[in-house]
Amino acid sequence: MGNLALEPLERPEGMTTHEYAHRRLRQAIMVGSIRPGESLTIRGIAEAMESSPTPVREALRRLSSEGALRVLDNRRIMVPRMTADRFSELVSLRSMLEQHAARRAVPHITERRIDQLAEIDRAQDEAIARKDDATALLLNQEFHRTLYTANPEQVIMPMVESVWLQLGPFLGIAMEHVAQLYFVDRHQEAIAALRKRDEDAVAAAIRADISEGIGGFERSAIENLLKLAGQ
Amino acid sequence: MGNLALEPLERPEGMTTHEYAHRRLRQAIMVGSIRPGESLTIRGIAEAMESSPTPVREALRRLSSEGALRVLDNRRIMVPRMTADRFSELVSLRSMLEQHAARRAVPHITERRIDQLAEIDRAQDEAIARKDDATALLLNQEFHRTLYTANPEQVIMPMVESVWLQLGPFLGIAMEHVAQLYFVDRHQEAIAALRKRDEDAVAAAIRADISEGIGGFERSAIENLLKLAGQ
DNA sequence: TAATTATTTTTGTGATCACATTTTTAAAAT
DNA sequence: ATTTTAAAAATGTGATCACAAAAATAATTA
Repeated sequence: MGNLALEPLERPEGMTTHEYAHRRLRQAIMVGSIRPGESLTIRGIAEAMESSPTPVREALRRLSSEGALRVLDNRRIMVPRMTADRFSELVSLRSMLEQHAARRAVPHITERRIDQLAEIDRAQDEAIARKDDATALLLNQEFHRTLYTANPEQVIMPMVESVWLQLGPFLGIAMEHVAQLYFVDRHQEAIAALRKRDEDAVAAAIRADISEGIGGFERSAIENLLKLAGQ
Repeated sequence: MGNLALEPLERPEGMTTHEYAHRRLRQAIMVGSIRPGESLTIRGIAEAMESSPTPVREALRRLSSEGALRVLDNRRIMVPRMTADRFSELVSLRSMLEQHAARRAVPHITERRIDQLAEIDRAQDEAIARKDDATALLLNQEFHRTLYTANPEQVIMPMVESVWLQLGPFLGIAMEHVAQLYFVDRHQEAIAALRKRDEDAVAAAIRADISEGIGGFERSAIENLLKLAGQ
């Protein structure tokens, strides 16, 4: 029933209701606060964020197009269940997508942007040091996003975000059941490669960052986590 | 105003209005019958398909999340303008995505599905022979889709479709200004590689199919086409 | 007690309306 | 004739309502 736990979120002036609903749901899914399998009701969400069905429905449509939600045959909407196989597909897709995004960004990178990346990485290290997983996760995303959007004609970012969104619920589960997330940092490697404008090295750093990061989960560990989470 | 040319489309029983609107607009964009830059109005579309704003808005939200439409600051909605740079990004992304999708499909391919692929390719050759570009284009898509969806846990297909959708308007322009589309057929090559379960060869065939097909446009040809189309 | 049927409630869907903003058209001024 | 200003029309947005389908609950039967 309408007991949906949605963390509050500041709403910038001028933001439409459906946009706000989209962002808030998106964040909730990304950090895994909506359990996969749990079904969402339009009215429930509308009530939880004090609006009405119309804008909420628009937000849900967008999220389903982004792969974050799945519409069942009976028109119920839910966060997709994770399986070990799907997880493996997502990680492999993420690695390929981001290597490509990184390569296509290299020709457009500026020293100014590399400095920005270094600053984000420093902030992330701080967050890791004080064991603030949530912030570290967010800064990690910002690092990758800042790199890929160096390419002004880039069309890949929405797809990268879609993969992040689909992996989100699993990360949420992992954070619940693992005492401390293990953070890999290949960012320094990436930055060094960027300064040399070495495409291959940049791609290799991104690849390592992903394969040793989220891609580092053993299949058996994944199955255990999913079982623990009642999936 | 409201003089939107939407080809009629059969509506299967049980299909919701927003779903129907989504499919119909999607097809119109895919074949390039909505000019980039032309702005769409919710009421205009609703009127054109004899429904109301609510479901049309949902369809538009989905299409904008799929990259087919762009929402401007003044909240106007339009088909994104194509540029030579964006085109190049899209083609390079398409090549990379589809090679990956093909590779991940190989382990799941069955002889039965390879036969299906051969049949689709045969039908496409027929369509090309009778100079039926529209049908050939559709069958080409079906060939690729049938290959990639052999992988049951595949999560990449929506992204492939998104790229097709974003390239659609350009194909529409090309079909208007070029007497006859030049079709490449590396499908036989792909089929042969599939029978041998040779991942590298399959990926190479897909790569060639794309780079010699839509990727074969010279940059100058693209710029000319876009200029001709008043972009 | 377990299974089946009937009733009630909940839910998704789409049309309509009101409001604010934007765009277009008409009128006036320079 | 060109620019400014004023009025009118069109447009995006979101709340509300009615309806049908689905789910949950209550009542009944085996």
